[in-house]
Amino acid sequence: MGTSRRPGRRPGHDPACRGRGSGAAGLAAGLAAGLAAGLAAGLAAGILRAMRLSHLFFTTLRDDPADAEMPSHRLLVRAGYVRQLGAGIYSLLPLGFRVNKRVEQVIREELNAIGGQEMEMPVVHPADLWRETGRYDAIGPEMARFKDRADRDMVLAMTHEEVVADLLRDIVKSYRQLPMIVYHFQTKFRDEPRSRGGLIRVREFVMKDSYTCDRDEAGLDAAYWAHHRAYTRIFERLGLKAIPVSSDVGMMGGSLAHEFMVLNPAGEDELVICEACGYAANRQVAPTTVPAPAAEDLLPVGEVETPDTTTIDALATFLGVPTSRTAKAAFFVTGDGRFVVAIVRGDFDVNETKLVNAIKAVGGLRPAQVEEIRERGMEAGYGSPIGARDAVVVVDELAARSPNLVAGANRPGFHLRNVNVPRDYTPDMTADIANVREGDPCPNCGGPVILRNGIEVGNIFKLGTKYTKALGAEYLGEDGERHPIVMGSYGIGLGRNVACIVEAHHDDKGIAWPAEVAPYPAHLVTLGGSREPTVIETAETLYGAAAAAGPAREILYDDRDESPGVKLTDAELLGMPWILTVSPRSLAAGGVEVTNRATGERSVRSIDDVTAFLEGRAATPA
RNA sequence: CGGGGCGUGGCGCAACGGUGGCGCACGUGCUUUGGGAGCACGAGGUUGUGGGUUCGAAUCCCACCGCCCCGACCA
Repeated sequence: MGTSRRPGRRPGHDPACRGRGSGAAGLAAGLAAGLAAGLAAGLAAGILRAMRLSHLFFTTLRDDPADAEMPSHRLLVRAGYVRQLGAGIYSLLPLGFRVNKRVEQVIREELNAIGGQEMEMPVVHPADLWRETGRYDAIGPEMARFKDRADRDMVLAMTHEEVVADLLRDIVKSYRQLPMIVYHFQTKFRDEPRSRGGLIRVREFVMKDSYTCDRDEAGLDAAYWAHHRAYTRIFERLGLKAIPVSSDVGMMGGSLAHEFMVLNPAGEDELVICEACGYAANRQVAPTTVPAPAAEDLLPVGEVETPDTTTIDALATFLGVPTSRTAKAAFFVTGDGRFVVAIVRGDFDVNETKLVNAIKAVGGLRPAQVEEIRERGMEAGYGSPIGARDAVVVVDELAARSPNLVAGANRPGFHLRNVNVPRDYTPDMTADIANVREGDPCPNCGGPVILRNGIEVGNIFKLGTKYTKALGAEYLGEDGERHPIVMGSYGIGLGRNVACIVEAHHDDKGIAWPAEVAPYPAHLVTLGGSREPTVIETAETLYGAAAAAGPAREILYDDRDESPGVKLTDAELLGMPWILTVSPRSLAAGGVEVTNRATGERSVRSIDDVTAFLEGRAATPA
């Protein structure tokens, strides 16, 4: 173990530290045993200094790192838990590593409780496996690809459905082997176009991913909801207020999905939430249930000159009509080259996820170019489907039921009044493709919804048979027939959860870990030890008692020769649940000053009381 | 990939055409010890890289690399 207090290098400065995958998952199970062995060796050597701050591989920073904005990022760097190596790539220092392991252990316990079997699958995969399911071509540059020395195409794993399905086709023969749940903690690499927010969105990270394997839909349903319940318990234990929201199944395919979301202004997802009834959904899938306006007589179409009105606001202002009396046209091109015109009412925006799903757009959507629009007989800024050629026309349900709208004339500077569907143009499809707005009616109870940002801390997917069919993972049923295995897939990103825990558990002084995930249960501080030897003796005794009680009871011991201010502020920054202060003052008062980091409550407890806590005989020292 | 910002000791910053400094951190010694102590001495920098302009470049110009923020993107 390194004994330098000084990391002493810039990111990327030391080749020896470069490009390491975590390789951490395999250490998970062995951690406790390893620590125990290390402890024994330490005892034998009479050293026991690994948890002494004087030798801990870390450093605290007085100033916030300039590139950190979120509290979790700032504090985890300042307190010496993590260091950045590159964009979206972080090292976990010993303290951060321990927090990750605590989070991992919570997840492990809850997954084992629903019958999960822990295993480990590789980070490097042959590309051919991904070709079999079609994802080698379907997934873009976010998947890292390379060739091995024999010129074989390889990929870095973004996820492990392919490997699980590949194992299933080898191993599972009979319905008697199902159902089954496997999971692992493993490094994923996703070359995101943009990492951000410290540990919130990174490119390399450890994820817990589990996979359920069932005979049929009913089995999948049971496995899915078992995960739902396990996740609820996991996030509760982690100290996170995670709410399950309905979500898009996206590229994963499948029939049902939930994301567990923690509300945070920096979150990348928008959530539609009803505070009245508890309804919650990702905005990508939340249905629009705004009632259609009253029916009107359909008025004749009339062209009107509308100079410089390329935006809905300008148009509505110019004509003196509410935006809800206008039709907004948005132009897209699908990944496989189809041109799409999407019409929503002027007071709404197009929801691209809904649009993609409605038209089953292959390869997603991109905005169309002005020339492409013109080639189809339309005009950006003054567009409508009237006169459109070679275009898929999709109209939002609400827009279709709103009479006499102002729409583009496909001529610069002109619009058409009283456009009506289907009288004036024929859509290829009518679907809900509009974004829910704040204050719109809740799909469940009708009350007004609010919009909030959220960070996705976990997700659950009903995959169905997409991967098992592609790879031929079948079992022989009771009926003597072959059936594809029915899969589900479930993820939790560890680092992101750690960051979210800090987001939820910190104050202006630093981190305040929930006991369940704290790297150590307590932080022992000595003050005035150089002039009062009993201070050191007492602290050493307490530290020894904790160390002797086993790996789970190890505590941090600040044995540094620092001023009281440094030690106490560091203790608050690091955030162990209990700060134990031994000083001439505390000894005179009868023992050890015990501070609850989260609440700030202090009291003086006897050496015996504190020892009972350190040895695990009491739940708290206070 | 678009827009913006920034690269100077470990961290935070200054110097903006004329021999690179400050605070914190670090080392040694002394003093100090319940809220980021004091004094003294000291170590540490090819100013991201490459090219150009200039008598002279951290500073001006070009290119590249890297990082951050907004957007696009995103199981």
